[in-house]
Formats: sequence, C-alpha cells, structure tokens
Amino acid sequence: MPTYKEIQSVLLDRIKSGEWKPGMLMPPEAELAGEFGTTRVTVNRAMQALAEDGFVERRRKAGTRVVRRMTRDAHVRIRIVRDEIEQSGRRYSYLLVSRGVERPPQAIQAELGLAAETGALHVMCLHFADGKPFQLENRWISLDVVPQAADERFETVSPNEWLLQTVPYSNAEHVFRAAGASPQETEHLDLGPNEPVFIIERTTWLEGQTVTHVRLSHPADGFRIVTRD
Amino acid sequence: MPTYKEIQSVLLDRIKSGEWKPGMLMPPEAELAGEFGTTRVTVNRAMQALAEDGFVERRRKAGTRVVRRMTRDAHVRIRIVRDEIEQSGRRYSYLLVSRGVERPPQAIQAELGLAAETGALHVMCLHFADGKPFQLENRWISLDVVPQAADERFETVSPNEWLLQTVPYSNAEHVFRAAGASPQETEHLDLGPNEPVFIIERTTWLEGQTVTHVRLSHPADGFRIVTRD
DNA sequence: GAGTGGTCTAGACCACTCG
DNA sequence: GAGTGGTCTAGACCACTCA
Repeated sequence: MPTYKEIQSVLLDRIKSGEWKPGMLMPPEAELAGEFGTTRVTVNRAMQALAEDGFVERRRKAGTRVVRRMTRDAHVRIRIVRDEIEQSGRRYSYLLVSRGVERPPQAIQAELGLAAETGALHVMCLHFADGKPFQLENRWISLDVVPQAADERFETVSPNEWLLQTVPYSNAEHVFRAAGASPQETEHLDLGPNEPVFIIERTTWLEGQTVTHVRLSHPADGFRIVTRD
Repeated sequence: MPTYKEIQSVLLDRIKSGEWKPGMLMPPEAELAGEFGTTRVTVNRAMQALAEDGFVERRRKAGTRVVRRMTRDAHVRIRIVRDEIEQSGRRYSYLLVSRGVERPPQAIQAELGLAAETGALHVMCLHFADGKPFQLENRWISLDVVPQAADERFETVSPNEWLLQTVPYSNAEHVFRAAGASPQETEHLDLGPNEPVFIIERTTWLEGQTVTHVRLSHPADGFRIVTRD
C-alpha cells in the first residue's frame, strides 16, 4: 500500500515523462484510488500536493488538469548579510554611516504610507567582507509601526538584524535590479562612477502597515543571487 | 467545527502576533484538537501546511516549534519574454542572430556535462520591446538530451518558447547578477561600453541530464524582477 | 519507554460547477 | 442533475527520537 508521497511521485513522473501532457485531463481520484489500491483520501492528498507545487490545476466537477506552463517559478532565500559573508568564509564587519529622524522623499513616503508631515527613521550603514565594502544599506523605518526603533542606536547591530528579531514574521516584496552606481554608492562602495551595482529593494509590512523600506546596493562583481528549485 | 484552513490561519495569527515566539514549543496536536473541538487529523493538516510554508518545524517526539528565521524567502515568477513584453502593452519582436553546432567553451561544457569532443547547439537571438532591444538570449542546447533541436531553425520561434513546449517540466537553477556590458552585449543591446546589464543565467535539467544553459542579458534600465510573497 | 508526529482506512456529507 | 474535488470523523498503527 503506497503512501501519498509515493503516489505523488508516480503521478509527477507521468507528467514529467509526457505520459500526461500539459492541458490533459487526469483520471478522477476514485479511479486512481482503485489503481493504487488505496483510498480516495490518500490520492487526494497526493494531488493536492501536486497542485500546491503548481503542476496541476483542480476544479470540482471539471477534474484535474496538467498545467500549461508559460512561466518558470524559482525560490530565492535571502540570508542576513552577516551570515552570507561568514558562511563564505570571509570576515564580516559593520559600520553605521548615519542615523536620524527625517522627512523621507516622496516615493518613500508613499511606500511607507505616511502622512505628509510625518518623519521616519533613516539609517544608512555598510557591511564589509574581509574589509571590502559588500553592501550599502539605506533604510527607512516607520516609527508609527515600530516605535521601539527610536531607542535603538544601530551602532553595533544592523537594522536588518534588529528588525528580523523585532518583527520576525512580516511580509515582504522584493525588487531586484541593476544600475550604474549613484554618487552615494560610488563613495561608500568604493567604486568608479557609473560602475554596475546590484540592487535589492525590499518593502516590509505587518498586518497591512508598512514597517520599513530598504535599498541594499552591492558592487556587481562578487554578488549574485542563486535560486533553489 | 473549523476547517483545517481556519485552524491554520488562527495558528499563524498566534505566531505573527508574537503569542508564540520564534523557538517556542507549540502545544501537541492532541491538545489543539481538543481546543478547536476537532480531530487530531485536522489539526495535523493545518500544522503540516504551516511547516510547508516554513513557519514551524516539526519532529516526532520533539514536537512543533516556531522557526527562528535568519532568512527571507521570496518567490519569483519568470515569464516567457514575449508575454512579459506584451502584457506591459508593448510590441514584441524577435530576431535570430546566429545558430550552429559548436564546441562550447569549457565552462559551458562542464555545465552541460558533455564529453570534450562533443558539440552543442549554440543559438543567439534578440527580443525587442517596441523595437528596442530588451533581451539578448545566448543559449547552448545539448543535442544528446534534445536531439529534435537539430531540426529546428529558430527563425520565428525563440529557443526559449520552443524548449518550454518541448521539455515543459524540467528543473532549473537561476543566477541573477549585474555586470558591465560585454562587447557582445554592447553591440546587440545598443549600449555604451560597460553600461550596466542585468543578467539571468539558467541551467535546466531533466532526470539528471542537463538540457540547456542560457544567459539572458537586459539593459539595466527597463528591467527588474519583482517577487511575489 | 513513552510522547509526538505521519499516515491510512472507511464512510460520510458538502460545495462547486459543468452541461 | 450529476460528477468531481474538499474536508471531516473515529479509530488505528507505525516511526521516530527524546530523556
């Protein structure tokens, strides 16, 4: 008697091998239960897992179809920058560049959902790998949502790590892009003017309220994002 | 009687609100089943979903713990370049630059897992948005794994789309990075020398065999990757 | 050894949606 | 209306692993 994971794997093989082609209707659960000598519930569990993984689409009455893919999904795991540097065997160091409450530029203000007059905590800092600038962190924190940040100096703990401790389960959206180095990036990352940088922008919210917006800039050589799956 | 999804959502709220903090042991399934007035199986389904989403870790006898996160996961959906351009309301066009069987450079040879003497199909082509170069596709295809590719001219269908039709459920690994434009990119993408480009490199395999390796280069302005979740 | 999660069965009812 | 998936229950046995 196969487990649902074995069934899942067999069904996936049939999809990958082309026995069941994209767009095709798969047999109903009851029929597969008969074939595998198991219950419908077990087959159901297997097919739900396939649906979560994006291989099939299921609708009541309509049945289960192999998905026609016009996209590729990839998963990215972004580590705390300190761990990323240390796990690659390099020495990590940290430098606070500036910290203060300011009125953010309009784009950031909109992103944070702030009223026109409200200030936010602006922190800039640098992360080094073996003494070389690795990442410039340019961050705005909403003091409405995280008032505790006002008491934190960020002289030894980076806002990145502090926020992950303080607001561990916020949601986030990331933008990855490339650009020529801005004057600020040129200066702090020790680059020539307009040299390529890799930028991650992240906006983080908790229960509908924006917590923070950050721009993480990296010299293009020595930084890459690798997906898993 | 709550459904497992309702239970999942209640448990997630307790985690997000900090009632159950990172590292904490959660009550056993049997106890929660009592609390929710349902069966252990239903609670189990809810907690398995939380585990798949990365919020908790479960071990027999040890119980279920809220995960201590030092990472952030993000999901990326990469569309076929034609869809990406057309869905943004721009006109898509395609140009084949070159196509032929060649001995690939060593790095690609290793990536494709080819013997030293073996050739592979090398295709270069361009994707335009409103007549402006949007993406340079530089691809190597293993003829051992996809012999049908030898008969395909790629004059109107890009290798990207052809492969997605032909080998729809291969696995892939992506690398995202930034760089200054190479001479080739400078020429085809209509850039100045060393202007920033955003590069996606993708290696694709099917049942342990490498199908293809591709380098997709984009002018940095006008290209970004946005994550979902 | 004993507590915890992993999974199965058999039967049931419900919810959706296609024709 | 009828076929399909979504989910629950009650009970059971097993697999792991901590103390």
